[in-house]
Amino acid sequence: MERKVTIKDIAKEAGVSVSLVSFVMNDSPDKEGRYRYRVNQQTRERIKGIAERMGYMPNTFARGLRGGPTLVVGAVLPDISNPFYGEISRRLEGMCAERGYTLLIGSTDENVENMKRIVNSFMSKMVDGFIIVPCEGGESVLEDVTSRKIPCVIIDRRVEGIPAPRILLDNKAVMRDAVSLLYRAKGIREIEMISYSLRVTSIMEREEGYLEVMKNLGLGSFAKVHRVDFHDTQSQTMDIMPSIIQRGTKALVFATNSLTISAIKALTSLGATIQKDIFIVGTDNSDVYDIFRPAIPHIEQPLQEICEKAMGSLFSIMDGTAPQEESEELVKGVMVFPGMKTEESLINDS
Amino acid sequence: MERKVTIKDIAKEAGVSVSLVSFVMNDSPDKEGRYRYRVNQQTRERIKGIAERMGYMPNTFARGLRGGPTLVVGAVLPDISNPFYGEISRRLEGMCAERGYTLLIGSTDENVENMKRIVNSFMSKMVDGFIIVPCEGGESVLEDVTSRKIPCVIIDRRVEGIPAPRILLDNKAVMRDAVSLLYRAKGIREIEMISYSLRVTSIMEREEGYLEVMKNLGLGSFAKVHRVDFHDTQSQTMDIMPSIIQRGTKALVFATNSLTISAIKALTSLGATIQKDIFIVGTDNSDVYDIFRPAIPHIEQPLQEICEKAMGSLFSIMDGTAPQEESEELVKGVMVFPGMKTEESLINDS
DNA sequence: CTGTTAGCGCTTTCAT
DNA sequence: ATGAAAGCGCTAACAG
Repeated sequence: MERKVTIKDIAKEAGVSVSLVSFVMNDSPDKEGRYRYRVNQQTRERIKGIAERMGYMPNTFARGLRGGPTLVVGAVLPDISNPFYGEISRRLEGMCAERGYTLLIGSTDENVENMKRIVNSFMSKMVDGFIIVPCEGGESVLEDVTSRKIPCVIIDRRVEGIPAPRILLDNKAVMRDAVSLLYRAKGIREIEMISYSLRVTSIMEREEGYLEVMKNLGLGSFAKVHRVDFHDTQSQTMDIMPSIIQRGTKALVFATNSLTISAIKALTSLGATIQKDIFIVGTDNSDVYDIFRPAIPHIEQPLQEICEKAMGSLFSIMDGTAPQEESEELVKGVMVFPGMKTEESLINDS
Repeated sequence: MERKVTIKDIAKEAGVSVSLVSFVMNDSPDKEGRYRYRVNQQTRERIKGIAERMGYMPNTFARGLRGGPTLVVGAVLPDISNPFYGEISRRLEGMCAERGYTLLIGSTDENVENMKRIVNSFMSKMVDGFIIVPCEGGESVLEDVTSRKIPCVIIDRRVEGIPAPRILLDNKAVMRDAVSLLYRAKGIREIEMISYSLRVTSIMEREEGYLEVMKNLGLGSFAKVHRVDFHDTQSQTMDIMPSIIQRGTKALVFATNSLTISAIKALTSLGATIQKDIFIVGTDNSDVYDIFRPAIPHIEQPLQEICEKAMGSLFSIMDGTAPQEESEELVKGVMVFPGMKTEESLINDS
């Protein structure tokens, strides 16, 4: 591979002007075989041949500078090292690759300043669109993006008043299912919840869902939500656990998978036997749920569906098929009983 | 925040020329406080202030077009959804952010074609440097990168003859430690290994390490390496497990964490009691090791150290402090006994 | 159908 | 110490 070949080299080689080459190169035979630019069929072929032979690769920067599409989309997530978001990234990356796009990933660590920094950095790289999991207080950053007319889809957390589609999990239903399972299957009433102090809608809705269902089941007096700090999950979970046990709590539900895992660690290290001394229903996805014995029932997020819907919307907006406007789509969590076929088998099993 | 602010806007605001602004913006107080460009100290401050206030972000494309640094580094990893590489990405991203760089991440899925596609895509985006976990058969892709004089650091897998530093785990030692632990602590001789058919050095060295230590301990006749396919880990692990159990195997060691986890799933679903019917020592890092009861001793990779060394080398090469040449650095795995203080306590415990 | 040309935002040489 | 101006490669009016 030699030095870079530009559109100019091709033009010279073909004895035509650069614009003609540019036309040919950009011209996707837009549906129904119609070309946007009228170029002589022969010239077109000839230029394409030469470009091919010379190994022409359009320069991303020149394109980007002109304001053209960069074929890059940015994903702004809380934390790529969290397997949950790792899964999401991977799927988004795959869907992007299928269409020739590259995915840029940034981790906010639930911090608005980081979010702002990342979004700015991505915008200065002219990403064609964004997939964003907004963090607490991230409204202004989202406004910034949409006011610049940059295509954007929000996932995982509801932020209203932003002209962007959002794909969310039906979080209330998640907790409703978790609590109902414990109550119906085991008759447990002393069900408490461990959550984050983080005020993002996914968390808040899960808390609300928990409180609602507890009340509806007539267990309002047992309801209690414990909140721990996002950056100190393990040790704070450990701290609150003894009092939870002492109070005679019989079951726990959780706002996220990381909390579930921290709680499992805390409980086992305190010598409590899970699904006996204390029942738990896990939230989201984790290897741990399958491996732990007895396996831990949990409510998974339909990641593939979320990613497909999000990227689908984003691509539609980017190619002008859909308008950039506020909309909301809820997807349902799925109750999973690892290694079992039905809820009944779980109930009889443990 | 308004529309994009350019160098021009700042120039107008400050009542100076664009060149002056450019000088100020690019001018790092090159070692010993000397500035490359002579700009009035006051003007400099003033311009910096204005740029700051207006939220100026240099346009990557204009820079890239000129051939300047793009402040982007590309990480080419096997799979971002694997928590192990997720952790690595996160750290790399953090280290990049500290210096104003952005990290581009691509997942090869252990496929050379993907690797080639990603590397090409990153090169056409003019990344300033690469961190690469090469996949099987990826030598030519690495050559392509280094022959273009693009700074590059290889991690996790040894590829010789490429003018790039590599940071590797001492894989043989990992297996040596794992096997020795089983033999010394429990007197177990029937130790087998589950590995991948993937022929990358990390895997191969772990197999070699296992075979060597088995031989050295006089257990050569018990040594057996099972290989499963990377893309079908869980089911193939499940397939081979019954025969492993039947043969009277007393302990298992693994080439990676994903294999360890698959094996744990397989064993428990077959009703075997881990650390009783079959002992295992885990490889790499995972939440599962801490949570499983009894906790699973394992050998962690010093991820922080690996990432620091890799990014350190890369930045040195990028800023010209270090030459781009072949070198190798080995880092040591760390044996971890979750929830216990010493190896002794493990031995007495289980 | 094809060519000319004006930038996109930035760096950098050469004047002043 | 500062400014003017020439491009980097490409796209898209606008003219033929």
